[in-house]
Amino acid sequence: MPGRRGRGGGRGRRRQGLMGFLRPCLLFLLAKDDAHGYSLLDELDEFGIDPGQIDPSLIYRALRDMEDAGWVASEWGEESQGPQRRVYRIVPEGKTYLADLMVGLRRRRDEIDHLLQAYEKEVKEE
Amino acid sequence: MPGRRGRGGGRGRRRQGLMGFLRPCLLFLLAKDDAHGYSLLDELDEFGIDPGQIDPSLIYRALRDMEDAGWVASEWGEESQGPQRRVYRIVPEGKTYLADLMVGLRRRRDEIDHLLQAYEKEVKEE
DNA sequence: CACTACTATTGACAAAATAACAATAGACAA
DNA sequence: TTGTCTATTGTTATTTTGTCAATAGTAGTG
Repeated sequence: MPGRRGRGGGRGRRRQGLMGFLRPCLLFLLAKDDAHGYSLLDELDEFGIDPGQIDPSLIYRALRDMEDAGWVASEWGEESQGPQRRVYRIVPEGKTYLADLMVGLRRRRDEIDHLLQAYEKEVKEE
Repeated sequence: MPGRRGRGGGRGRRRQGLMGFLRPCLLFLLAKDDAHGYSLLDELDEFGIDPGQIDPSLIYRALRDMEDAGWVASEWGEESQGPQRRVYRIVPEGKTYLADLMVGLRRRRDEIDHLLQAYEKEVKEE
């Protein structure tokens, strides 16, 4: 049997706003500690993103985009067991941007909350 | 001076997850009462979507998509002051789907909440 | 030592979603 | 009869996404 994220087995389940949530998650994880793509993949589990369902290339692309934007930096890590790892770390601009993202997420959460409550109150039990 | 949503003035401010939120909002509003596109545009104000910032065509497309999907139905309304209005109403399948959307939104809100709290706790004041 | 499996990253491409813009059209006021 | 406002539809370009393939090093197995 192949590994947990099999090339053949993992057909994606069309999650709607994934990337808009993935980026803040990655930046948050990097704010806690430097990391490379594959380890981040596993850590995303905490945020309800199943590492087996998501294609790793999404994470690598997100990381490269963030590097282009100047929020993170990377370098080849110390050689360890497997193949070379590109280790990412957050830079000061990234921390500022992360704080901005959190402001946006807070507003988003409040908007969703407003809709949920309006629904419960005005539609659900009619 | 032209109307509040001017063709020339309202250059869009790139809101990230708009459509994923717009659809549930529209369906919720239609669950409360039948309506046509332009009136829905104004009602979106309640959910933090500025009617002046959003291009009306987004709403019409969302409505037509939802009609194709079988969640709403439409017909030409009684003639009133202006041009003909297409009046939308929700159908039973739409109510079911709306309930599903709410389940998804609730999960989304919880995920955002989790990230926000982790950020407050583990990053903000380091 | 050939073979396979696993970790890790990158690249290319097709499909879908989105924003912006243009066109149409009725009604009414000047 | 021209201009303006409400209302809807259609077209197009761009961006965003998801998927798949390619590469590469290392470790374990027989």
